[in-house]
Amino acid sequence: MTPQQPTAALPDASTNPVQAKLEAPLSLRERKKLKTRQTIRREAYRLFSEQSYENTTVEQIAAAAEVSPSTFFRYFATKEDLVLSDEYDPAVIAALLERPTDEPFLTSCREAMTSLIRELLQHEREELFTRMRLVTEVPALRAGIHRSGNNPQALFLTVLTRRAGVEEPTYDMRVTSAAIAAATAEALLQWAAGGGRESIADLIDHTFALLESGFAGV
Amino acid sequence: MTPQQPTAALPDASTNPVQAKLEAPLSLRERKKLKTRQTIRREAYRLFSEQSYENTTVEQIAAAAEVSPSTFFRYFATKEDLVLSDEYDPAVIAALLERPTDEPFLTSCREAMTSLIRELLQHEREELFTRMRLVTEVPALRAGIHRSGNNPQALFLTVLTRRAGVEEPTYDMRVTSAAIAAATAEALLQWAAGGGRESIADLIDHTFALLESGFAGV
DNA sequence: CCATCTTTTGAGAGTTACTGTCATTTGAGA
DNA sequence: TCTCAAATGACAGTAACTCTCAAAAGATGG
Repeated sequence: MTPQQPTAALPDASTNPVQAKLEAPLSLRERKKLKTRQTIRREAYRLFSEQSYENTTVEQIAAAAEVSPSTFFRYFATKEDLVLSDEYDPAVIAALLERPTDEPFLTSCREAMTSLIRELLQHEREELFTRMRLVTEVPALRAGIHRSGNNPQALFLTVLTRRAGVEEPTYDMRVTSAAIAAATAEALLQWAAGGGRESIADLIDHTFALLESGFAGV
Repeated sequence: MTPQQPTAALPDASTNPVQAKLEAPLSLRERKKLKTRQTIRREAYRLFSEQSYENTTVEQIAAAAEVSPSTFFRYFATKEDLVLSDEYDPAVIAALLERPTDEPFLTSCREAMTSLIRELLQHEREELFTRMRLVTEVPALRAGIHRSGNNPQALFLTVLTRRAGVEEPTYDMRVTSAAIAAATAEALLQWAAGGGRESIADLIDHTFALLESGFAGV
């Protein structure tokens, strides 16, 4: 179900930019941690596909990954985090901050998101798809999008605030972030619901066009 | 903390339209159920204000309301539901369906929400405020907005679908509902965060103006 | 290579939200 | 007053977390 083979636990660093950044001088300790984290995730997804998310206990996942339940919770704060947490926030923030400051924020988001996701799809298409499908199908996860360490609204809000060069976000910034986050999530869900056949870039373009138009036509 | 006195457990039906609708021919059984539900909520909020949400167990709430824990869960599916569930969905749907079909959906929502909330504030201001403050302050609740039986996105989506006279909602409808729900939630949170001093109608007007403009200026 | 320090891990006990079952109680209706 | 259906309580059980502490393993300096 996941792309990795058991014997190739670590994705190839030379072809994966996200991984590459984290790899430079990595101590043994840190390599092991990374590996443990990936093993836990991989085993979890395998069990999910065999028995469903709800019917898989943390204890089973820990056993399959050959760690103690204590250790599981050191790597993932909650069971939901297995699916909902990712490591893309820094990349998203960087991409957003590279856009010109005078550009409308919606445009910045559209451009940053489409190019990032396009790149991501080349290396982690299967995993992203599996995740998003889980999210669409498991109610608990669907609701949990908004929780989860990396809450997309908070992410957009961070960038908006920094771009404006202010300390505290304004109300308009909060509303904007909330709406964009909700719309983006919807785009990803739609992509997964459609079996990954639709172009996600087109989907995002379309979604942001809808936001820009003030929801014209609906 | 809550507006009701212990001796006036039931809000006055003659002045409260929402209550009035539910009151016409109410059997003893149904009256008791309503009363139990209100007692549980009232005692829960009292304990929350004394000990915080997290430090209050369902067992304590049940004891304070003089029901068994089993009964608690028959009235509220989860502890979160104590705060996040409400009974306004039918009223919101009705108000939305009364708007002209050719009106932009955003306009319909703005009008329906402002008038409904204005009315609601007259009778349940304190309770609404307490709730929204809890939601802003308790992370678990804040995330839970999107879960909870009455999910605002689903509500808007229902109306949109029915208005269009189709069976299945389109993607644009889903995005629109998601964005409106997120923005509306943000308005309510802002209202509570501001101590209830800002006019919530103004807040909602402002929020929808932002949506209509395609987030101009941010 | 060894000794020491720090980080990571596992074991285990405890809490709490929630589920399911079954017998008892209580209001509804004839 | 009798009968039926709905509501309740008691109880046992599950699983996701949390906390604490001692053992294991990597880092570091000699």
